[in-house]
Amino acid sequence: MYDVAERSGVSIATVSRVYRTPDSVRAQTRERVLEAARQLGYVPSGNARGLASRTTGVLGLCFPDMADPDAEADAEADSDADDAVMLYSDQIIRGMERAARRHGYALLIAASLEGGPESVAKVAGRVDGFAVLAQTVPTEDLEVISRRLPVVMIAGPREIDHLDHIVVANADGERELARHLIEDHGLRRLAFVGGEVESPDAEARFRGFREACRDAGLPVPDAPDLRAEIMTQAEGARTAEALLDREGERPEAMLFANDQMAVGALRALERRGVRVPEDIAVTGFDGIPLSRIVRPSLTTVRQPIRQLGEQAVELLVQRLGDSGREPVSLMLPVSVVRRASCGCG
Amino acid sequence: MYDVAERSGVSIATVSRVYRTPDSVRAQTRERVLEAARQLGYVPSGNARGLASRTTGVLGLCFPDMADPDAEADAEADSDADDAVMLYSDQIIRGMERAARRHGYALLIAASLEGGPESVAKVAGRVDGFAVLAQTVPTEDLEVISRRLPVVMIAGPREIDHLDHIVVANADGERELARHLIEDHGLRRLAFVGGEVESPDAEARFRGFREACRDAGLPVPDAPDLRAEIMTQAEGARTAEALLDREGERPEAMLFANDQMAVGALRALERRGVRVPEDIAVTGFDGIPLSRIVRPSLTTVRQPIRQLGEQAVELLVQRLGDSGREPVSLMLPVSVVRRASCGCG
DNA sequence: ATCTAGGGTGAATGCGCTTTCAGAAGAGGG
DNA sequence: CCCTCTTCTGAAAGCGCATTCACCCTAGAT
Repeated sequence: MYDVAERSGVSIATVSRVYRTPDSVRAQTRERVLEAARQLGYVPSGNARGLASRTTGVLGLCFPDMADPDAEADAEADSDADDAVMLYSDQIIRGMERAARRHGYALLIAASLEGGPESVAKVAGRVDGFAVLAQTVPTEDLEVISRRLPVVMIAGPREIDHLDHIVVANADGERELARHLIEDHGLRRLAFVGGEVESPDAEARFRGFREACRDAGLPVPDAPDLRAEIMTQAEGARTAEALLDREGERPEAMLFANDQMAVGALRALERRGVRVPEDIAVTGFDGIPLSRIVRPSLTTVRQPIRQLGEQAVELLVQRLGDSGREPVSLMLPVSVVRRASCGCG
Repeated sequence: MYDVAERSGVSIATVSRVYRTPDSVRAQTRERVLEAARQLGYVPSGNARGLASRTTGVLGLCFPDMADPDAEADAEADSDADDAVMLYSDQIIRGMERAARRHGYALLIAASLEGGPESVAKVAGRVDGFAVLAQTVPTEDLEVISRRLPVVMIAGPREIDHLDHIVVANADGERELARHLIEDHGLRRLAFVGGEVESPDAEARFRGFREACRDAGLPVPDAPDLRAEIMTQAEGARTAEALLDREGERPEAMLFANDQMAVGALRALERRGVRVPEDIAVTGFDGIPLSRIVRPSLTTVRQPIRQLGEQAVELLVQRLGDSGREPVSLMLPVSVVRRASCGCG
């Protein structure tokens, strides 16, 4: 910059103005400066600019390091599709990028876990605000960082209550799904397969299930009929068989806390010669690509993942504009996707 | 940082050392500093650090702003799949992110075109090096920027020869594909539908086609039988019909410069009652998800898009380590995917 | 007890830019 | 021709950190 100033015979202040407020510099001078910059191959230092202006024009995203479970399962189911299938984080990235672009921000993405707290601080120090996927960053780190810049938490429980927070309507979705099975298909004996107790998503879905039971006047269970530990296809298969083998009447429907398990269940039921949906209805949750492809196609609840990312950016931008705003907790609506596995296909 | 230093009774130099070279500070002192940092909610400024150390630990990617044509077409064909399908840029991002993470870098992504040269400079000023997708950034801007930091060009022609450059083996792929049709299926009358003259990819594919003709002793065309202007499904359908309606013998195979057009052709041929592959073989190029789903499934050439991103990062990292290295031009291998539309399914 | 290392720490400088705050240069008006 | 009002430009003070260099202190050596 000093070189550019010297070469064009002005001061560095003027060079700065040429880039920041072009109109405040006489056209002639401006041209001289730009020409010099071109000749010298001048690239303004974002760091210096950021330092001086205390703003970066960048938003960040921290997402989990681990390969997404969805991905593994999809690849396993159809390795050809590996490259074609969007992961949860891919969709969030896409949503955030779109929204960030609209607001003139760039997006800095970093998977965490790897570098420990260092990597979080790394992005935190370089952005005006950022979003974290649940369970990506230790709560205590977030606690510290969020005192300094806007942070929005995506999905998961609201661990820090002064943070903006976005979730999808897990309970609403599952309730609506169960209601559909009960009212529209006339099913009465529903079994719910949950996830780990620590999974707030799975728990919220179970809550929705209970609400639907209560609304329909059916017995309201205290806990899921079964729990899977890791919500995979294998666990789905295992729990499905366990339900079949249980004493008493066979359930008319199995509701799984996510699509992975439901798909696993579908396969297990096929092996056992149990027809879906004739003998039993099966549902999932998430709306992963695989849910469309399996036979029978899976009735599920679709999450608006991309919107999650877009909303995150909106919240960040809002808060950057008004840091006094009350922290909000957004709940995004989901939609039941009726397919073959409940008898709608 | 000054606050942290004061609170923990040390100088800012020591605070800095705590973060940069923890071992050079006595454990006791270090703990004091970290505790103070925690209490104060200290977040090191990436900007200041970058300024002082002249390095950011961030790599960048500039990609086109426009919605990817693939995406539109897919959405059009199956709107349900909209969220599930990865775009070209999504895959590049994924590849780069993975590789960047391995090397300890974060990734800054920004769609260009929108902000004009400003947005390019924005990322350029904030990263240690970056990749651009072809036709994203004006050559002259690249010329200037690449004098200051490593830039690698992904796909497209090599406009600046001192830049690292990565392409896929378009010609090889198409040659192999044509060879397959000729040798394995015994086809002789092949028609090639190209794209715009300015599309280096389409041109390279045509070159491969010519090579296969030459190798097989068939007549070698000077130009594609037809050219599409925008390589869409609609154009694919149009050109397919034009080929059918042409004087003389009907071709035994139609090779399209990309999958989009081939899919359009498939539909047009079906409407015309021409059976694929019995009456005519059809092939595409790219390996987009849609190519698997259409009936008959499309024989095509798959590009290793994710590797494109990974390799870009590798090249950047290499160059950051040794700025004197000769510029390289990498060509990534592609693979022919034999499906139903050529008679292999 | 004196000297010598050497680890641990502090003072000071600069990274490249933004941003007041003034001052200089034109443009009119009296 | 002098004075005031704009418009444009320059000087200088940081922004928050890394880093050199010098210094101090404590151990071990003599």
